[in-house]
This record gives sequence, C-alpha cells and structure tokens, in this order.
Amino acid sequence: MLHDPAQLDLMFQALADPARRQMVDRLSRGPASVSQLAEPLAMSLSAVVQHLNLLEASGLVRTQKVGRVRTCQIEPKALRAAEHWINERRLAWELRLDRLGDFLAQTNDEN
Amino acid sequence: MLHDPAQLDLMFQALADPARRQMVDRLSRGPASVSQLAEPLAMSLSAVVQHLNLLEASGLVRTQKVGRVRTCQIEPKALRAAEHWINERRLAWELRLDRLGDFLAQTNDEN
DNA sequence: GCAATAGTTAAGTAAATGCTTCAGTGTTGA
DNA sequence: TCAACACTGAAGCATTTACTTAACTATTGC
Repeated sequence: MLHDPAQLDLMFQALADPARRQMVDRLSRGPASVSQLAEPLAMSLSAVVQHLNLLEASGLVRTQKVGRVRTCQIEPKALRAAEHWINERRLAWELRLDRLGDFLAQTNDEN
Repeated sequence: MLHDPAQLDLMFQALADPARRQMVDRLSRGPASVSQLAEPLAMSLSAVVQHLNLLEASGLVRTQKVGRVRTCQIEPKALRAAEHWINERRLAWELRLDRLGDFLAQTNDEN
C-alpha cells in the first residue's frame, strides 16, 4: 500500500522542502499543534497549514482536531517506506560492488 | 560533510522527482551512460541531462566522461545520508513511543 | 575527411510551488 | 455574551521547475 509510486512521490516531494523537514523534525520529538509547529518558522500560519496539508496528504503526518486545536504526529510507517526505497537502491548497488570485488579477487587468484 | 543542510536539501529535492528516482533506480543496477539513462524515459535527451546535472549537484550520482560518453554511477554515501536523516527522526519517534508505553505500563502496575 | 554519435547549452514557456494577505469559521474562557 | 484564540480557505503573485526546440561541440568509426 505504502509502496505505490504515487504515494512515494508525495512523500519525497514533501521531504524536499526545508520547512517541511523542520516540521517533521519537530514532530519526531513529540506531537504538536499547528501553532507550535509554526512557532520556529519565519512564515505565516497560513503557509504552515499549507505545508502541513501536504505532509498529511503524503502520509508522513497524521492529524486530528479536538476542539479548535489540530494535533499532529508523525506516521512512522510512511517514513519507513521512504527509508526503504533508498535502502533498497543503495543495497543493490553495494551488493553489485561486492560481487564485482569477489569476481576480481577470483580472477586474480587464477593468475 | 554530507550532513550539511544545504546538501540534504539538494538530495531530497533530487529524489522528489519521479524521473530522477527512475534514473537512480536504473543506476542502482549498475553504471550507465546518459543515453542509456534516457532510453526508458519519455523525454528529450536534453531534459535527461538537466535531471542528471541536478542529481550530480546533489551528490547522489557521480559521473565521469571518457571520450564522448559520460558514465554515471550512484554515490552510496549520499543515499546513506538521506536514509540516515529519515531514520533518525523515525527512531526518535518510536523510542518516544516506547518510553511512553513503559510509563503507561508502569503506572498501570501501580494500581 | 566526414557522417554519425554522444552529449551540451541557451532560450523560451507552461505549470507548479511557496509564499502573502485578508476575510472567514468554529471553540473556549471569563 | 463576547473577545481572544486556533485555525482555514481563497485569491493573488513572484519564483522555480520541468520541460521543449534548436543550435552547437567534441569524439569516433569508416
């Protein structure tokens, strides 16, 4: 489910913006309201809400509104999906290098 | 070096585009020339070169030109840096959840 | 030498992005 | 009840992005 390309697209796109990464960073230390997320950022609350909506659409953040405050938290599954994508590619490359190394070592032995 | 925010910015931005992720995916299976990278993509070679330049600027891909062909390969260190950023945030969150779980279990025991 | 190959560069353009301000809505506490 | 609070949504705008085409350079193989 989390591996469908469209969702992956939204996630990486969400992580591409420094303000949004800062928000994720803040949320990694615990839940926060929209205003709390906005506080360290040099932009209007409205802008923060727009970023937050993107983060939520990407699945990286989940929010729930109680009364007038919207509380946000990280969705670790989504983070794991992004992590996983990168990890698979890196591992593929590194395993390839290993096999190449083995091959070279082996052909060296044969001399 | 690889943890400076500007570089991280470039990397996540580079990964945000599906065409560029496809290029990284291709490169995870081994080095390729610009034309080889372009082949499965529905866009001009020129567009591919522009994507490639971004990937190189981000540090995710290293290229070297021999004669008239530019050969590209993945830079696993950069991938690891992106992976690491995500992993740290996710772990921070999950450890927090664990501590919270422990706390709740403990306060439950006391009843 | 010269045509084909492999890539590069510049200029232009349409669409997307990251804001802003302003005018709301619903909630809460005194 | 009513002002302050916590957000929300729409419109507008400047910038950036993801392309395109077209003209170009440098290599290679015959």
